[in-house]
Amino acid sequence: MGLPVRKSKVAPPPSCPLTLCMKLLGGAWTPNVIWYLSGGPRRFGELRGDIPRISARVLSARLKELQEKGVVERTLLDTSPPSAEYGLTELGQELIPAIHAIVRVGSKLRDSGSPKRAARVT
Amino acid sequence: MGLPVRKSKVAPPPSCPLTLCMKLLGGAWTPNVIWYLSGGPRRFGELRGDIPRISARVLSARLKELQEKGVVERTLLDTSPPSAEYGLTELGQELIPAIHAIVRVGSKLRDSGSPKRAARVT
DNA sequence: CAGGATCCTAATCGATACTG
DNA sequence: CAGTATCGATTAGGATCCTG
Repeated sequence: MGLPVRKSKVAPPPSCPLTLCMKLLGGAWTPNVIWYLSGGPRRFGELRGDIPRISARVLSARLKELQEKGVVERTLLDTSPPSAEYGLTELGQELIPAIHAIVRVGSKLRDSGSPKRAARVT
Repeated sequence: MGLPVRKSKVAPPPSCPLTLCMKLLGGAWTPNVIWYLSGGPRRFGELRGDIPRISARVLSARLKELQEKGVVERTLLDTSPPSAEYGLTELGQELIPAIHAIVRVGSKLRDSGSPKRAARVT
């Protein structure tokens, strides 16, 4: 027989919140969408301009998800032609620190590690 | 013609770090793996016990990715039978605050949306 | 025990229409 | 302008089997 299996020194993660949040942030472009909404409400087309390579389908899907999670709210504008504005809810604002934390460590990831396969710069 | 397209109030995100880091954390189970490693070095089998539903293939793949990114280091133990221990590098430690930030906001997210397929509680 | 090799399925994304 | 619908290509992930 081999080594004894040690008991983990950390408590199990609150994996439901963790998984829940990662499911939210994990979708393609989601962090970017939230990033841009953090500057104030934006319309659909504006977001498409902010994130050039996103497809309408995905942007639409992400915004809908975020609404369902209560992170984003949609306001229909009474203009002609009608348009809609998306903004972060108070709950949504709380995601910002997490995104900043991710960006912060992300910027350190770049310089280290094995640069065997050059990371594609976006 | 419709509304004028406003200029974004936020600068473009450092999208390379953001994308880079999300690619890292986005993989299934990755945050959990890092969570458990944050308690100190763990062996392969121990991690499998920590995260019961993970498959060996995925755990292996994640650990390899994390090594390549310089976040995890592998130490071969001179035991019989030989086993290996994985631990966070200093760089890896820096991911922990981000994960905590994610967990924190995750616990506030309401588990809403379509409960068509019940979110499996882990 | 630690992990690689295969096969397969389900989810996801992009591109391209098309509607109100 | 603000989306929705459909399709095809890609891919991540699970299961299983196999080796050192």
